[in-house]
Amino acid sequence: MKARYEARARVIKALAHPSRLFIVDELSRGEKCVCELTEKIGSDISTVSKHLSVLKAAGLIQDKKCGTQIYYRLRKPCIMEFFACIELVIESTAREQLELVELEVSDQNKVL
Amino acid sequence: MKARYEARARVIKALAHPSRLFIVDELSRGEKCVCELTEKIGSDISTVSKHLSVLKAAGLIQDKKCGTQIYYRLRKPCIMEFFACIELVIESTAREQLELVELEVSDQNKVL
DNA sequence: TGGCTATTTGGTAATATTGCCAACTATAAG
DNA sequence: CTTATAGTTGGCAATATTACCAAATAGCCA
Repeated sequence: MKARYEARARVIKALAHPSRLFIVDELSRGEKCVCELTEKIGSDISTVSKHLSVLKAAGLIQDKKCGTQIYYRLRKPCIMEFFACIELVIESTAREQLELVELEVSDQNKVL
Repeated sequence: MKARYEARARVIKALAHPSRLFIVDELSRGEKCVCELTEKIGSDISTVSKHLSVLKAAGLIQDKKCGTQIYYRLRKPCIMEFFACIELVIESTAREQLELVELEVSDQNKVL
């Protein structure tokens, strides 16, 4: 049973980086080569290449050689549905924090 | 735009650990206190407490004090749907690896 | 109050991740 | 063959994560 959580963690860890999330988002709209992604991300090409290899090792993307270029694409587009839930978490957390701040302010007003 | 990917990465990073995935799975079946989770996980209670604080900071879980115990629960159960897709990625990757190995074996048989 | 249980926090050593540079491989074109 | 382009790999320093122990905090009960 523990092995299952480790396997899941490996895949999720591969997603847990802003550049890699950007890559996944880009690939969800069609395949792209390393140079295209590198230009959009703005990091060194070797950095982008390593991010791609992390995603590939996790089974999230696959590549296809085309002459001198290598095109990557998403292997399971269902990943994208997940981001809607992540956004929900982010939004509701932000809303809650706001309420906490507002509560503090109104408490302070009572004291004054 | 970059900030959005960073925010997503923070939440996903909070999920990217076997023990924390286990915790999320447990909490999906109802709230649990730290001691219950600690017993199931088998790590030091301080370790479990820190995992819980990571999940809480990410907005994934929330706590409720009940006497001397603290009960945690999932804030957005939609997270669970995501794991089905992760399992799909894991399974299809495993299947692909198997095919690769089988291919290698049959190639070797041709050579012999 | 003092002790008991549940939990968090601080400190720290081991380990993992990240990003860049430089060097390397592979393919295409002249 | 030489050069240029696309991409990967090795190495390394900076940074982050992890897990444990020890100490602190909080609520309950005698």
